[in-house]
Amino acid sequence: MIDFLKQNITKHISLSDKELTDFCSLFQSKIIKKKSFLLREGEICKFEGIVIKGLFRVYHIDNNGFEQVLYFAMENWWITDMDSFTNEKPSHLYIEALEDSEVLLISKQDKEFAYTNISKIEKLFRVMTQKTHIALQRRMIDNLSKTADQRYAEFIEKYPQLYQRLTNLQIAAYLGISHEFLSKIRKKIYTKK
Amino acid sequence: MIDFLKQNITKHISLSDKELTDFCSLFQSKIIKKKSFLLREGEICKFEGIVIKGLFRVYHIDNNGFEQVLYFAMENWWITDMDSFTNEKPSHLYIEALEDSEVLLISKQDKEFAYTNISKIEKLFRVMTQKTHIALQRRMIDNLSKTADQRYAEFIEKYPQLYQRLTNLQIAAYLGISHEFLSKIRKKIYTKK
DNA sequence: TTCATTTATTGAACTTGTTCAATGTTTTTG
DNA sequence: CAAAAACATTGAACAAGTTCAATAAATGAA
Repeated sequence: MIDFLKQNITKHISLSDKELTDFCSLFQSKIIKKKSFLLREGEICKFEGIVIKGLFRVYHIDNNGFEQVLYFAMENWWITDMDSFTNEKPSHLYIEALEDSEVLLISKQDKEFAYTNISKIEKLFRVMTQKTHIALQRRMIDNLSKTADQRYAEFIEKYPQLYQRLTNLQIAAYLGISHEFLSKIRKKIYTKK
Repeated sequence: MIDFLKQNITKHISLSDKELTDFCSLFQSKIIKKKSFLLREGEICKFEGIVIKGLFRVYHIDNNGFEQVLYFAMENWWITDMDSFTNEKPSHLYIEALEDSEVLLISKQDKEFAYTNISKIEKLFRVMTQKTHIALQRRMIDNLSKTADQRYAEFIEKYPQLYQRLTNLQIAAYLGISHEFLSKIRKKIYTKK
């Protein structure tokens, strides 16, 4: 389980065995049942974590009661509300387990400890944040320039494993369209080809 | 000019005088005339920089020839194509000066030097990248949940200084709508109130 | 200052996506 | 296993946003 975390970290940067072990010892395991929440709107996000098993959706509910999915996180993905966590202010997001899940979490305090006492940890999160930012920039441009049809096709192509584990409702909330319209897109795809 | 950079940095983290001076000495000034480019699609982005004077638009041209603005950058904003710069691969973006401008730039090599030799620089960019990521997450949710009317109103409210220096064409490309539709939104606002 | 170019406005026809309501299908849960 | 709940599909009417074309206004360069 900790090995899982170690493997993930060494994908981003290289650390000595001691650094790696010291850092990983700061994480604690948590089991989350399907349909329960790691975070709800209004709470201050006190953790950052990595998914060991299962699947989460990170979403926002707007004034009209509609849900927008900011991202999904399955095995090997990191989860937090970066805004709430870093600025210690109430979150606008919900983080919900879509399957029975397990995560490894680190508290704000322990992360600060790691920043000051394990020299490479700044680099680790600098690099990881850059990667997620680059991915979000791409998604932003796609959302500005592409039709829902294209975005759906590309979502399936890019995340085939995710696609199988999600309902159309959830995918629609990620693409920013109604689930009825997604249903019509699917019909077009499967009858035309 | 370097003081400008120093001030900007100390807004994010605190550094010793020596660290600050060492780091800032790695930057070089560059003057960019209105309508000329800091970066074009296909080039590898070899710099990261801060705007001292003037205004830039960072945009992408899609397959249909339409421009999407990823962001604008005026005085005190940082500019780069993070994807191209960090991964050293051809950019999909254009960075164009919208006014006669001046920037301070650091090369990839010098930035790497700073990461390894000036201990606080990792933190600086970790913190800065977090902030831009948080801002982009907010924009992503706004784009998914709000109408063009709302997004335009909020853009004006949030960036009044920017609004005055941009054409409606450029604002439309940022909001992800046609400039004709933006014109109709503006009419509605100014006749109704 | 003038001519050319870019920017902004407007209307009409069109496309994309929403909303609502009805119906069928699948999944959960007692 | 049965009933309830959640999910998916479909159609019709509607709203949001685009496209194209024409015209006016503002800006820039000689």
